Amino acid sequence: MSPRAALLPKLGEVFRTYGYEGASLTLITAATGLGKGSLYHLFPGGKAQMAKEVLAEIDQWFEREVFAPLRDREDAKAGIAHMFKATDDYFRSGRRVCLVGVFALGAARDEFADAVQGYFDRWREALAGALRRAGHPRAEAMELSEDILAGIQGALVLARAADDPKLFSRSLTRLKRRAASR
Amino acid sequence: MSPRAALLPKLGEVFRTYGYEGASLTLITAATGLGKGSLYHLFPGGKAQMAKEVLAEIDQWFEREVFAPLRDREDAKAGIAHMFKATDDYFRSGRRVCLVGVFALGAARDEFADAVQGYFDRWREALAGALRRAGHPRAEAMELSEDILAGIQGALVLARAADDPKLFSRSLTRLKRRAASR
DNA sequence: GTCTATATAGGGATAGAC
DNA sequence: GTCTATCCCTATATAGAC
Repeated sequence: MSPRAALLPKLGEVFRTYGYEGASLTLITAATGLGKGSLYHLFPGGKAQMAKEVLAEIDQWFEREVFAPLRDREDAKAGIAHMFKATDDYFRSGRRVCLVGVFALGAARDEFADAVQGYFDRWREALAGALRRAGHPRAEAMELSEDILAGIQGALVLARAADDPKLFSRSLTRLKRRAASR
Repeated sequence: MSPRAALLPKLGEVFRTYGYEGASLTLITAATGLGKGSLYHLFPGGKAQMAKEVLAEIDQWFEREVFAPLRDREDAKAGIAHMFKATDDYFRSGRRVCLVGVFALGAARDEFADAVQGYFDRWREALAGALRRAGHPRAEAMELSEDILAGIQGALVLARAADDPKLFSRSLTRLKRRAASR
């Protein structure tokens, strides 16, 4: 494992918790145990490069654990079930927010527009395809995929607002049910 | 209208756009046309006080335009319809994100926990009551109120991520339909 | 009540020793 | 590859003239 690969999850947690603007190099050095010199040696582009690589790593994780199963599994329903499980794991059952969502809402969205847009877009598209293959009519699969993604993001917002992870679990359960309703 | 009251909406837009950490006094002076001296004269508590008062003003607006109608309208369905209309207006049909949601996701949540928690909580409670009176069974009204709030917040995230306000309008239409389905 | 000037701290980023 | 020291800029906040 390259030193950089070991670093990305720690960087991710800082950006996730404090947002792009709030993630100061001081916080980053504390979280990683590396001095600024080392950080700039590894990421000459500074904070922007760190964020880009974190986003890319998240994208890869979802591509492997979520999007690909949705697209490729013979059994579409199993792919969808796998998505819900992976989503619950990734967001720690509501104790963790979505870094891409945090970036999407803030001013950083524009600087990282491609990554932000691509993440949700490919998720939605893969999900819509699976729903379609699981028996939902085309138009309904499109709508439902939007509802499910929005439901997940919204539940993360509400769970963090209320400081109540269970809210996320409850929402996820109902979304699962809607996905299966056919 | 007090000078302070005229200021709050402008402050709100800065916090909404840049988040609490990202909303620098330089951006705030640009948006308000006031120098730092004037700002500290009006808000001795600095940024934190500005944010608190902005949150309070938003809370008042929703209390008047959304929560009260949900609670008090004789015709519960009319109250719900009014909520959707006011919500669409407030978020400019998806071109504006939710400041409380932005705060909820970030590190500022803890400093403004009461305002953030109260906003969603009272919204959800008022909506659940109206759904109940509109004919939804108690348990279902509770769940549906959570789904609708999460749907709204999530749609705002996705609409901004995709830079496509229509996504918000579509979602809102479907949420309206679910609220009416009984 | 508004401004300019200033104080002090922390921001991101770089240089160079080791 | 990591650190410390340092640069320059912007941050929040204050003081005091007008």
